[in-house]
This record gives sequence, structure tokens and C-alpha cells, in this order.
Amino acid sequence: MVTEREEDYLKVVQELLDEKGYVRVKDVSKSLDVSPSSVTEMFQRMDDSGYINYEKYGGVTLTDSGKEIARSTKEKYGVIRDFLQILGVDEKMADEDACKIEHVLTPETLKTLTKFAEFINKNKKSPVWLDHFRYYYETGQYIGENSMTSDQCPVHGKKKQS
Amino acid sequence: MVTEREEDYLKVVQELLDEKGYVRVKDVSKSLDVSPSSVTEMFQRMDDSGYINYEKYGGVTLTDSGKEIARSTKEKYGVIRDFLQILGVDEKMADEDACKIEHVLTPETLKTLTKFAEFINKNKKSPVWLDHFRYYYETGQYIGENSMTSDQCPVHGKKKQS
DNA sequence: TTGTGAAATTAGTTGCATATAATAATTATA
DNA sequence: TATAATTATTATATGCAACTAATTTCACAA
Repeated sequence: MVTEREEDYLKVVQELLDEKGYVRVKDVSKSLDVSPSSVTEMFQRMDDSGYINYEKYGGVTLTDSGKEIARSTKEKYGVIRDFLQILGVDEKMADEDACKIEHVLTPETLKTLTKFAEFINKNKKSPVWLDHFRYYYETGQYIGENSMTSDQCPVHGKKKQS
Repeated sequence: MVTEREEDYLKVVQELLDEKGYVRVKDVSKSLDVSPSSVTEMFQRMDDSGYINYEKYGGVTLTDSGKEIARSTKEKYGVIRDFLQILGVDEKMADEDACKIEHVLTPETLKTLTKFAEFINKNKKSPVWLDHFRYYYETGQYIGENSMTSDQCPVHGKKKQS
């Protein structure tokens, strides 16, 4: 079974291949902020496991299974990042969290997040309740009749007419 | 810095203390599905790190810092599990995912999830849009004028009056 | 063609988390 | 209380993932 870290490596290798057409140990080392020797070692392991084709001092390519893992990992990442951003998490944090969570979500939960993002995005304008949530997030107060506890409307500060 | 696994151990130790008042190696071993020797070893490490007070063949208690980690880990877990269940993820999966995610979320994202759950729960009845989302999840179709693409209402299959 | 510098690899180590097998301590029971 | 059964601990080993230091390879310039 593929480890979380192998998923990380496969993801960046695929990204570098897409960007530049080839992959150096140095680049992966930079991307993942690990030493070059760690990259070499991981390459050897992943070659043994059949996720990449690696030859010393040479190039690296992904096997079919490596490609599939890279693809699905990146897809998960995208779903989670989008989802978090919809809820209002800022890009940097959404990114950071998505990189962690991508490895551990059950397919069921992933599907829910996917559907949720679709549900929001298929509408041109973002739904009212989402604005309401953002408002709640900022102020702790509700907008809308259902949930008003005072007769003071938080939107424009005027009395509601009852 | 505390590791993810240490957080797991601290959480179950606290839970067992709450449940039964004391903790056996055996119980932790059972809870986490690891061998007793692994538990002993981890207890030694966590004692060294100052998260628990441990003496051989004797009892285990949490230090203040251990308590704080257990508390905050459990709190995170609760927030995430609730959040996922609100979105419709079933209990078992929500649980499983929460146990993984609890270790890796940024405070920012955690706050967002917390607020979101509050936003939903402070209302007695679940908001309409959430039903709409659940409906979308099941059928792939939208309920509500904003997003209707046909004139067939997905709720009762009758024509909308225009 | 050969020497140099950058890049990559190997060798050796560490820390975390686990396991099995063997041993020791504790608790329960006859 | 002595013995049996349960529980816990040590000793030893494994796998993953990282590191530093030393070495090797490669590509390019002189």
C-alpha cells in the first residue's frame, strides 16, 4: 500500500513533469523541503514498489499505477481546497490543510465534499445562506427571520417590522 | 512537539480515565489495536516528554500538558465529526475521518468548522438549503427557483406554477 | 581531453512506531 | 501460601522517512 509520503512525492513529480517535462532530484528536494539524499532514497523505494521508473543519475517517470495515485491525490486535494475556500477559509490555509487531509479522507466523505462544492458552484451566484454564514462567522449574529433573537436586524440595524 | 500518535494515546488514556478511573496497558492496547509492548514503550516516551506520569506495573495519569493536549484533541475531534455529520456523512465515516483530521487542521480552518456547526445548530430546525443540498447529493438535482433548469419540480414531480 | 563544479548517490545514523518472543511482576485461586 | 493465570516489561528487530558527511557521476568549459 502506498504511504502518505509516497503520495506527496508522486504528486510533485507529476507536477514537475507537467511544468518542465523532466524531473531533477534537486527540484523535488526543493518542493518538498527535504534533502536530496532523502529524495534519492525515496525514489529507490518507489521504484521498487513500482510507482516510478528511476535510474541513477537519470530521469524519473511515473508508472501507470504511479500516475493513477498522483492523479487521484491531486484530485482529492482540489476538492478539499475548493470546499474549504467556499466556507471562507483563506487560500493559504485551505491549501495547507488540503495537503494534509488529501491523504486520509474516506471516499464517502470525499464524495460529500465534492457534491457540496458542485452544489455551490453550479449556481451562478453564491447562495444567500452562505453570505449568512459568513456574516455569522464575522459577527456571531444571524441574518434572517428564522433565527433572529432580537428585533434588531443585524444587516442595517433597523427594527424589523412584525 | 507532540506527535499525532501521542495525541491518539493521550486521548484514549483520558477517555479510559473518565470511564473507569484508571488505565491498564491492556485497555489502551485494545483501544488502539496495538500490542501491549507498544503501549509500554509509548508510555515510557510520553513520560520522558512530560505528557504522562507513568510507573512500571503501576498507574498512568496525565500531566497538565498531557491533559491539555487530550482535551484539545478531543475537542477538535468533536467539531470535525459534528461538522461532517451535518453535511450528511454517516456516523461511522464521520468518526473515522475525524480521528485522522483532528491532528492536522490549522486553527483557522478549525474555527471555520466550529462556526459552521454553530451556525447550523443554533437553529432549532435545520435550514432549508441543507435539505436542498442533501437532495442534490442523492439525486443530482436542485430544488428551488434559483437553480431550476426544467419546469418539473423535483420535490413532488408536479409542474411549477409560473 | 581533461579538470572542475554542480548534482546525485551511498554510507552511516537517528527518531518514531510498531512487532514478536522471552521474562518478570502482579493478581487470583486452590 | 504456593501456584496458576493474567498482565506488563524488556530485548531485539523491522519499516519508514529523514538527516549529515563522504563519495561518485556528469556535463561543460578551458
